[in-house]
Amino acid sequence: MLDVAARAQVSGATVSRSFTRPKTVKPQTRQRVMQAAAELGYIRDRMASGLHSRRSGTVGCIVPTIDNAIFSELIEAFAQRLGEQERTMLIASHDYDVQREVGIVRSLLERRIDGLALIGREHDPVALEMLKLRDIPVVALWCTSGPTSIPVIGTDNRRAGYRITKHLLELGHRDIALLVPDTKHNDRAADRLDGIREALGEQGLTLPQQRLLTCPYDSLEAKQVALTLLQSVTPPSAIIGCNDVIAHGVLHAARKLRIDVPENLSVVGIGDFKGSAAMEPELTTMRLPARRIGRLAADHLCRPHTTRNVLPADNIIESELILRNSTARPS
Amino acid sequence: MLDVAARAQVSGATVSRSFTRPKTVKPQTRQRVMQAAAELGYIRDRMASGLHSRRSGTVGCIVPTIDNAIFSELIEAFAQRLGEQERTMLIASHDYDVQREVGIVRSLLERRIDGLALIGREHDPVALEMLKLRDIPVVALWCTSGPTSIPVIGTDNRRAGYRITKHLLELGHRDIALLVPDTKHNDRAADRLDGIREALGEQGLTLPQQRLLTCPYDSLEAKQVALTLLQSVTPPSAIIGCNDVIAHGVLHAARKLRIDVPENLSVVGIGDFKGSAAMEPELTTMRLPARRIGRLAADHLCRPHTTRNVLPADNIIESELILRNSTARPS
DNA sequence: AACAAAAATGCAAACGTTTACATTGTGTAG
DNA sequence: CTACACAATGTAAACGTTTGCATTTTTGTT
Repeated sequence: MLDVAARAQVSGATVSRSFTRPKTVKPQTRQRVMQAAAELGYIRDRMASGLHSRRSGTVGCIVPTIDNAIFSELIEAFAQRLGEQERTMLIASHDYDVQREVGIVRSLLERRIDGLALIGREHDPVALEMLKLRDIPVVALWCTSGPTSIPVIGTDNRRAGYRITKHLLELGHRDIALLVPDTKHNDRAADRLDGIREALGEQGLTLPQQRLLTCPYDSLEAKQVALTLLQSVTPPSAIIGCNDVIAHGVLHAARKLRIDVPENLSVVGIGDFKGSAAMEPELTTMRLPARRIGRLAADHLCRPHTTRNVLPADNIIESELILRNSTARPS
Repeated sequence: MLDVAARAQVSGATVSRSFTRPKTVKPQTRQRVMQAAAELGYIRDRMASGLHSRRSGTVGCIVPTIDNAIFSELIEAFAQRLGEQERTMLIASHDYDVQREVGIVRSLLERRIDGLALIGREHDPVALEMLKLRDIPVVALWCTSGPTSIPVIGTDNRRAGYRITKHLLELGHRDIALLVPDTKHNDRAADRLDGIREALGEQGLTLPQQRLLTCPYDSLEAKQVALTLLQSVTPPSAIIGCNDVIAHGVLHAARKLRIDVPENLSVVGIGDFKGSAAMEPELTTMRLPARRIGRLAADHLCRPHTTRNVLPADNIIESELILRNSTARPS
């Protein structure tokens, strides 16, 4: 920086200001500084700048997994929006192992993240405490708010589950099976299940044990589970995959058994992931506002400290029923 | 840090050493330091430490896109392995727009990355120069080495293309169509295409214009392209998707047209992404060593500076032909 | 032309570590 | 018991910026 200062015949302070608060330096001077910087190939050192200014220009993001269609759209949108605001994303995944979360938070804190995005509302209290202590803004994504006081930007999973079930019920389905992951540490899945149960309940239906199948977010495993289910003596007339990846597996299973969808089986998912529209039959599903959530989260975490605690009014975004052709009246 | 030092009754230097080079401090003292650190909830500041030590503990990764099955496995493995070595990943994507690469590199350099992983061998020379100037180790992934002198950890795409084509030829296919993305800024796709052409050539076959279809890495668009192709008066007996996402689209198109795969059409992909094994029919494809590449790349970039320029002997990893049931002899 | 107010710049002290180098402690061989 | 090597610790000077405050320059007013 001092080299640049010398070449532009100004002090170091002016160089610094030219980058951090351009309007405080005379245009003509700034121009000279920029010129000198370009000539010397100067790249400012955010570590040094962060050391004094207390902001690293880096924002953390912890997701259960990167290697899965579920969060990739969200992550991409989040990262891109951060980039537009001169920030970069530090990402880490814990593979649904909540234990690892506190270690990850610690490691992110060492890097002095300016903010942190988390998936879901349930998190290790120790981690949350470390963040609060250092006054790092946190936002929980992809869910509605819960007991913890973390601000939330997401969608109502309960309602998504409710609406997709309603769709099936309105078509006349009465025997519906669910493929749902372990809801133990997954509030999103738990909410969806609640919503599904509610819709069922309104029709006086309950969910018998054998209609609630546990299945991880993996299309191959979903296919196996669906295969068994569909080959049982009394297969259901409709299947809800707790997310699209599961629904894809179900569709493949049906195809394998030569069961026509939607004629003899209706299948729905939740998420509207990339690829769901390409399926054959095309998957009817709930579209979740992944990109929107990612962008809003980035904007929120980049906001100046003062307005940090006021959430955008539209922090819970509606999901959308996408009717395609994997559902029909039961035969 | 000084608070910790005071509480442990040592100097700041000893606290620092307890973290950075534990063996240089007496176990008993170290124990005292760690205890004090724990009690105070001390988290060391990597920005400050990096300022003096010149290492940030952060490694960059630039991919064309995050939101796509293609690189997610690689990214996940890379990030995880970095985490095991006390490092974190700074990731950015440019959406196949090579223009943006230099800006991204610049932004990563500001964050003082200790190393950088890039996809493919072709990159903006300006960006490469900035990296070399600052002596940042770079590694090109997913490809074989090319004109630039960047070390490479990857797989032979040409050979992958060659072998999957060979498989089709050995089954007796002579009329093979290709769905390939724009190879302009995609050396991986270009290599695969070369390999495919080579295999074809060995059989005295050439690739007529109308058998080479351009198609982005998107299953929906691939489905459309395949739909047109399969409805033409002379559909091919086999289709190669330049990667699995494309092949998925082709499979869906075939299903839509009630064309039986593999009886009346063989379909293959390259990649063996998540989900390819779940397809119905299960997709025959080349398995690319994504996780292995990710791990090796992380290890390479974490290595001490001295050994930095010697690549692991096995830097080019063989892809593997995965025979499933989307291929058969032509009818 | 003189003066005040505002804008632009410079000075220098932080920011929280790391690491030569200096100093003190500890064990071992003569 | 001394001398010596080596291990453990302390001291203080970096590392490359930012920013409060002081100083200089510019602008606007009368």
